[in-house]
Parts: sequence; structure tokens; C-alpha cells
Amino acid sequence: MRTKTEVKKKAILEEAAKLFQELGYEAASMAELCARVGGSKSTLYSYFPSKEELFFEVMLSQFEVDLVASFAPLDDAQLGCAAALTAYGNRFLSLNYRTEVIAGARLAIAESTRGDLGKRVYERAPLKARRRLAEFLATAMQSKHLRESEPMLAATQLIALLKAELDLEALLNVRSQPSATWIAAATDRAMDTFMRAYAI
Amino acid sequence: MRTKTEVKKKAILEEAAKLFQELGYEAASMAELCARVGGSKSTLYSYFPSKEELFFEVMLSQFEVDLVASFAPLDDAQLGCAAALTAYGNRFLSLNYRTEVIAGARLAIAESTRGDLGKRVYERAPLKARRRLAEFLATAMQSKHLRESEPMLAATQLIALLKAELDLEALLNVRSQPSATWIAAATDRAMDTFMRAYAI
DNA sequence: TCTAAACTGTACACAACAGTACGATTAATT
DNA sequence: AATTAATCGTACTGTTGTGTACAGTTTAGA
Repeated sequence: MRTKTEVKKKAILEEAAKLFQELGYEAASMAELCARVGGSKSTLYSYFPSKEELFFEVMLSQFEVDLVASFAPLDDAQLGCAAALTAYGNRFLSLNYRTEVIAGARLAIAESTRGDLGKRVYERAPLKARRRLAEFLATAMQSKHLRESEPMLAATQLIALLKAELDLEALLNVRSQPSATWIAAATDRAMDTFMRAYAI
Repeated sequence: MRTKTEVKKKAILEEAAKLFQELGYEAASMAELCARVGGSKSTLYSYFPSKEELFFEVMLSQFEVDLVASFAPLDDAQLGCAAALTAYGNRFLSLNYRTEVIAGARLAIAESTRGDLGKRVYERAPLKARRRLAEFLATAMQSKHLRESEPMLAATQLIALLKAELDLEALLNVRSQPSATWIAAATDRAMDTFMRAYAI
């Protein structure tokens, strides 16, 4: 019974993530989690010392899964600068606006004042993503595909433009998960404005 | 004892707003609210039938206060287009990133799935603001101060650029309320990119 | 001064929760 | 088969919460 533990722990974390996303931290109960995950309360508390610790582990494991995947288009040497950024934009939006991701973001925002959770989440995912995008933009500037400017600011603004039509609506539960074609159109609108401002 | 009621109700709403912002919906208790507002539980429940109803009233009264104020620069006929937008940007950021406003936004996001709260908040404040800005941009386009394009999209993108450097950091409790000089600089950076993309 | 609405304080009913205790049970390892 | 770690079920403790009941008190207005 030594191998099972990792599997069980992962199962608990997954079910806990869903539950927290559904109900929020306070309203989610350990008894309900027990019922969903199947085990007993004793087992649950043998894996995690408290509800709060479990919550932290859930949050921190949430925000690193899809990060790497979204960078793929930036590593594709075949693509030109604009095409690479468009592909990145599509990937970025499709990964970040799935219903679970938004539910996770809502939760992180709601509980951001719990310890240093907000800062840790921020540095783990969005800041890392922005830095990676800034690197790409910096080399694009060096090779004269984009005008010379501050790469980190350009990355921040590109991401802001990508999120512009979607972010608030998603966080406030006004619209549901966007379709791939809608995302493609929104990416184009963002890229058009970005290239007008940053093309050479 | 007929005039006092409105005063008392307002006092309750204000104190409740603070409490919810501090602790979130679930963790805020009616007993604690009683203690802070001074009255007794019976009085409290004579104004609001339940905690949830009180919460709705708090949320909906939160998001219409400063909306009008932020439009002032757009109504100033003395200013040129770029100057008016810059003044608007400064006003928009100073009003929207005060700590109480951010705390309210966190709360609205966290509880956005409670009934249609998210939609109601969305339509009450950010959508209304965007529409008003789009009107201004439309006339600026007609008078050839900006290139012809979709005004609502332009408004959405301008607001996104304004929020770009601040939004996630504020929501995730990574940075505190920005200073006026920082806001002015951030507005300039946003306006620079916006005008590059939308100037004629 | 009288009256009625608004208010207060306390106590209570009822439910839910986090976390613990403990004996019984399962299943992998030797 | 014997051992041992993991698991289970259930009951329990103590706390906290919402909402109500009720008897007494204040305060505005006739």
C-alpha cells in the first residue's frame, strides 16, 4: 500500500479543486469533499492537515498546468513574427478562458488576501507568462520585426488587448466559454491594434 | 420615528459593505455586523429579510457611485481629443483602483455565480462606462480626430490598455493602491499605444 | 401626556462545520 | 500466514452561524 498514496492524493486534489471552484472556500465543506472523493474523513486528514493547507495545495497546483502549452507557438521557428503572435493569442485565450480556469481565477482573486496566496499565484502563472512573451518580443525587436520599445510593457499591453473583450465578462459570469471561431476573431482584432502600434 | 429609518438603513449598508469587503460573504457574520453598526439583531432583520438580500443590496449600491464622476473629462469641451482621453484615463484609474473599489470588485467576482449578481453588476457599471466612452470616441471619429473604426471595440481596447499594468496585480493583492504620479505615467503609456493605433 | 412605531438585549432553536477518537477492515509486503 | 500501513465508518466535541421570540425601552408625533 505504498504506491496508492500518490494516486489517492491526486484524486483528492482534483475533486477538491472542483468543489472549491463550485462553492468557494468557505462554503465548501470537508464532509462534502469526503462524499465526493469516496473515502472517509480520517483518510482525508491523513493527507492534509487542515482545510486551509489543502486549499493552498489546490490553488498552487492549479496554475502551472497549461502554462507551458501556451508557449508552443512562440517556439515555432517556421512562423513569422505576426503569425507566431496570432497563434500564441489563440492558444492563450483558449487555455485561459475554459470554465475551470475561470473558476480557479475567481477563487484565487476571492482568497487573494489569505496569506500571500495572491502573490504566489501571480508569480507562478501570469507573471511568468508575461516574461516569456516579453523575451519573444525583445528578439523580434532586435531583428526589426517590431519597433524598438520596452518589451515587458509591450507584452503587458498585448495580453491586455487579447483579454480586452473577454476578461471582465468571464470573471463576472456574464458569458460562457467562447468558441474557437470567436476566439480567432477576437485575437485578430487584438493583433490588428497591437501591430498598428508596434509594427515597424 | 419615520425619518430615521433611511439614515439607519444607509448606515447599515455602509458598514455591511466594509465588512463584506474585509471578510467575504461567507465569513462575514450578521452578529459582527450588529456589533459594528451598533444596533441589535432584531433591528437589522427589520431592515433586511436575510443576509443574502442584504448582500445583494450592498453590491448593487456599490457600483454606481463614482461612475458619473469619471465621465467629467469627456464633457469638457475645452480639451482636445487626446487631452480629454488622457484626463479620462487618469480619472478612470484613480477611481477604480482605490482599495475599497478593488475589494468590492473581488467580492463581485467571487460571488458572481450567486443568482444573476455578476450580470447585474456588469451591466450597472463597467458596461455603462464603456458605452459612454464609445459615444465619445464615435464623435471623435466623425470629426476626424481618430481614424474610422468600431467605437465600442476602440473603447474596450482603450480601457484594457489603461488597466493593463494594474488590473491583475490589484485583484490578486500584489500591489497596493497606486500613487497619482504612477497613475499619470501608466495613463501616458496606455494613451501612447492607443493613439499609435487609432490616430488618423 | 398618550400612543404607536421603532429599537434594544438576551436568549434560544436549529443546523452546519472543522477536526478528533477509535475500533473495525482491507490489502500489500515478508 | 503474519505483519503492518492505509483505510473506513461512525460517533463525538466544541464552535459558529442564521434567523426568531419576546419582553422591555426609547423616541417621535397627536
